[in-house]
Amino acid sequence: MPYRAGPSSGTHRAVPELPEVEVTRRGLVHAWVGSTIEKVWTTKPNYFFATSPDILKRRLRGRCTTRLIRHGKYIVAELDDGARLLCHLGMTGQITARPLAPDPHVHLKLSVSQSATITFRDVRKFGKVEYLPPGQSSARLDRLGPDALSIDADALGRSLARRSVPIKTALLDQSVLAGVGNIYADEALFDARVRPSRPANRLGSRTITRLLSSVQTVLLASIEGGGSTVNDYLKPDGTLGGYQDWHRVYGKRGQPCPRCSTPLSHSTHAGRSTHFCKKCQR
DNA sequence: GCACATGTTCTCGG
DNA sequence: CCCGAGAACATGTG
Repeated sequence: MPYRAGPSSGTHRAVPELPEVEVTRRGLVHAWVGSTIEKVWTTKPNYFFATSPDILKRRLRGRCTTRLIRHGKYIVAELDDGARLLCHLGMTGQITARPLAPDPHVHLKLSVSQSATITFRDVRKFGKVEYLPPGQSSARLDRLGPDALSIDADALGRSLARRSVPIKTALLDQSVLAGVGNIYADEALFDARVRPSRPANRLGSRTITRLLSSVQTVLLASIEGGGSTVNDYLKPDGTLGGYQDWHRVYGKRGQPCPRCSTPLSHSTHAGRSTHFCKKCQR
């Protein structure tokens, strides 16, 4: 069935990792930053909200958003009274400034002007929206390590030196570096020719430098390509736009390695599926 | 009808 | 404290 009804039009498909979150953030800046929240609409209280809908409504109305920043997979809206609104997209979260058709998966709407509404949609409700009063810290944010795009190799090396877990597991650990998820971890390890099972604290500094370079190259390339953003209504045949083109190993078990043609291997780390080439990743 | 996919957080052992 | 395994969360897809 090629046709997809309204709500999924122009929304993100793949699980949001750093690039998808960054593309989302950039797409929201124009409508959201500098405008005042006039109306707040939420669904009934449920686990989607780390802060109760009542508090969200009371505290957000009348506030102007001064900055929209990203740390790892979090989008943080800074408000003019010093409060912050923390947004995590979880597995299927989407935030858009475009009008959406009525949809049971929309949980929060912020009217920021007569013409624009910031809409939070999340089918699985693994996403989170949390209100932080002025000056209040967030356990969620405090747990995060440096953002994957800004950490340097020395800092990463110091962090990895304390961990004997497989490097794949360490890359997924948001307290080591924030923003890398399962897909980009596999892609970066492949790019750097590092075997996912290698203990993190056994990587030499040159390898760490190479790996971090691969992580950042892959993330930046994906941001440039629009992340995994797919306009379903433009690609109703299931083609996932630019993102699939960046895939070299993820989801390709058994297929030939793009470098050496050896069939790609598969394993599990931290409960996540891992794809790698056992010949060119050492 | 059941396995699978995913990020985060938690528990239970070793 | 460190680590891994596994579960829970929700639900669409195959």
